Amino acid sequence: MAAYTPAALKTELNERGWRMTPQREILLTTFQNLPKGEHLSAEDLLEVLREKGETVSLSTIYRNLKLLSRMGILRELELAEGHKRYELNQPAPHHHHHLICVRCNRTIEFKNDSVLKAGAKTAQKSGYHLLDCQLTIHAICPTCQRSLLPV
Amino acid sequence: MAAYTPAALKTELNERGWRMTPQREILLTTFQNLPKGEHLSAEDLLEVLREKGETVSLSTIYRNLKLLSRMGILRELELAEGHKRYELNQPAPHHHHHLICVRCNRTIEFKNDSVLKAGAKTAQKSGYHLLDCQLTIHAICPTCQRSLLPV
DNA sequence: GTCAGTGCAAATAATTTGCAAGACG
DNA sequence: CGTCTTGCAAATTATTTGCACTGAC
Repeated sequence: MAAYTPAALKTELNERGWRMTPQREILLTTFQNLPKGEHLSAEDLLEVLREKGETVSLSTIYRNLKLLSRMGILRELELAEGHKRYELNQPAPHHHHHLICVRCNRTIEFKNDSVLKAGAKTAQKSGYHLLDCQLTIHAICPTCQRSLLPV
Repeated sequence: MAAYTPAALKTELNERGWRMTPQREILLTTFQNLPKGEHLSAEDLLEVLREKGETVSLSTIYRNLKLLSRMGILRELELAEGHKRYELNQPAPHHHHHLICVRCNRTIEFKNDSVLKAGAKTAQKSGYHLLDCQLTIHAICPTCQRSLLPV
């Protein structure tokens, strides 16, 4: 869970026998320049890149979102039903969790260091190498509780 | 997060304008009779039911897995990449979290009451009605760390 | 009796894959 | 220079939906 420069990414890729490519650098910097609290789906990313005048094919986006997540650089979130989203996996002071309304998908980010520590400790105790640790709370927000619609 | 009898499920369904059906009861009891630590996908469930000689159509399974999750009776987990699985949402002493190896998908369940409490408190503080609270840790297991395969 | 719920088959959405061409180390 | 990576188009997979029929309340 550390911040990455393109050079650091290249080093880490090379160590594992992969290559640095312009597409991978674009993805990394795009996530780094994202406003705090924003997370993108594969399609969103395609759109954002198009607006910036860059093009990376959708397959390449999918391939690299998965790769970067498995390296621990991105984290994969399922905030809205059936829509996977990604964000930078940030180190301790910025690390956060999500509280999601299952009806309207309104999402609140919150921090909790003790949860993060509990996660790190659990992974370590079993000899696992930690990549990401996320507490996801599914709930119904005050507004949706008041609505008359069932579920 | 409470244990349900078919009668209690019926009551809760009726309160919200839904109906009890044999299919819904079958799903509930199937999850209740599941060996501890097992979680099923929609397809798995179809298979399990077929073995028991019961039939519920796949669409009905999908519809009700979602309904029961949104009622807080089941919890939806993404343990293996791209495969949603479901298990009974159990009350406090049995409530647990998951540590998952992103390479081989080996999953360890663990308990942590303070995480559960932190989740409940967070939901309450924002006026959300809690349905489920899950800490998911993505990591690489000892065996996969030793393997030579990159990522 | 009415309307929610079901099963079927067809539709949709997200993601993956095969392959030829291009580019990184 | 070998082979990892890309882009494209086609394939696959999971999940959803329309509709006529059935059954719960």
